[in-house]
Amino acid sequence: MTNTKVYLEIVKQLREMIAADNLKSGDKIPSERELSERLNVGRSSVREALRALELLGLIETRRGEGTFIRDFRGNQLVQLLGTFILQDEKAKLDVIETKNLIEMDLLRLVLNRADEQQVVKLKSLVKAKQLNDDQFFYELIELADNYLFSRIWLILKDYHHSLSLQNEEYNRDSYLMLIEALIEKDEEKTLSAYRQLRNLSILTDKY
Amino acid sequence: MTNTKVYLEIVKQLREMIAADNLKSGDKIPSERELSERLNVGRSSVREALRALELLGLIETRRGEGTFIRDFRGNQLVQLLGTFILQDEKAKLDVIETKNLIEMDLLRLVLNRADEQQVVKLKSLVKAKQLNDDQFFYELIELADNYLFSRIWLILKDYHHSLSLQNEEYNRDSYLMLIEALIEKDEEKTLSAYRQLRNLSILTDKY
DNA sequence: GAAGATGGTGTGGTCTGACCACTAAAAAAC
DNA sequence: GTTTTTTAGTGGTCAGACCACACCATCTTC
Repeated sequence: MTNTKVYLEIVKQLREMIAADNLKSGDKIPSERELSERLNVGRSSVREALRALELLGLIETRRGEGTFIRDFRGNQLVQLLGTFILQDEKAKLDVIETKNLIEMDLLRLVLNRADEQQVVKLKSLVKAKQLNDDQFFYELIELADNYLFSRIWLILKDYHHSLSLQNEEYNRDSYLMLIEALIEKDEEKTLSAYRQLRNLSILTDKY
Repeated sequence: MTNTKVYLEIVKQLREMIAADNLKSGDKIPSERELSERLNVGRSSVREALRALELLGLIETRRGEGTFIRDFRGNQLVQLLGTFILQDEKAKLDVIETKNLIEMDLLRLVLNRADEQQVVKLKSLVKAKQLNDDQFFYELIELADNYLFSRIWLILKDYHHSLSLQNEEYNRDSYLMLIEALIEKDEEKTLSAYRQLRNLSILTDKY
């Protein structure tokens, strides 16, 4: 009879409800018991739907308080998928390559978008204290001003971590050289500095 | 007491179980009742974990049969996230920008990786019948030989679709020009052709 | 009056037991 | 040997019962 699983129907209803009431991040949604009554389904079915949305990072539940729409930034979904997806060696190479490509795009965005002042600020930050590689690029990301792109990079960073490669340590000068090129707004020089930082062949036969 | 929610613990256990037994796509996992017993939790908690994984597209349940590990390719997860994430205008711009950047990377990969023969084959395909934009880039993706990157593009493509922009129709000549540049292995010319195809400013102030 | 203690109410978190619908394999009937 | 029937196992759903926790109005104490 009921071919469509109830919990999926509830997910759908919730989406519509959210859209209809124009609920936004941080808003509260009806309680499990109320949803159960309103939709004429068991509370456990409601919970199954909510747990699914929770694991997706779309909602947040707080005991004693309620269920809230979440700010999707930082979905832990990634870790989950990561451990499932990364299996063979080829996939690992793909991760590295993709991360490098994305980071170069990031640099291009920064080149076209960030004003000199911001980059100079980053420069003094690098000089002041030792940032690790992730921290450095995290700083850069914000200058790129593209949230979706940032998300993708964060995902790749996590993937990359889960590869648990030898912890390559890059020296500070490489970063400073990169920053210099950014300040000069010289794309070629910037990418060249990046390749050097990552020890990539300039011939780009392998990014 | 139990700060960690039980269903999350179950998700974790399941992952370990899958890893330990080296279960692969299509394999069956223990029944809900068995998991409930083995992990000393209620069946409803097990179900919450399973429903979450199901919505993620990681498992598949068939009534009367059991629960199976799924092939993640083609996860419907994307549509879900899409409708939730794409809200404000800035996010839309980010999607467009990111998609363009990714596609340019794709072209770079193809430049460095695909042999002329493959590109020529694509050329005759374009000449033979009208491909729409997605189909064209889908063909290109395969030449790039990076599965992770392909996945990212596919997601972006879906996001892009859900923006429901006016259905821009590009003319065939633009594609042919792009292909010519690829055959010549001329990066600058290739990217230039791409920008023209997408009506992007050559000055790259906005990719 | 102000600060702290108390208890009520509503919320999510979990478990249990009971059905139902369905599938596949075993058993029975032919 | 083939077909039909039964049966055991599985996911799907519901209802009810507690628990743990957060919030707030109320009461107590100083």
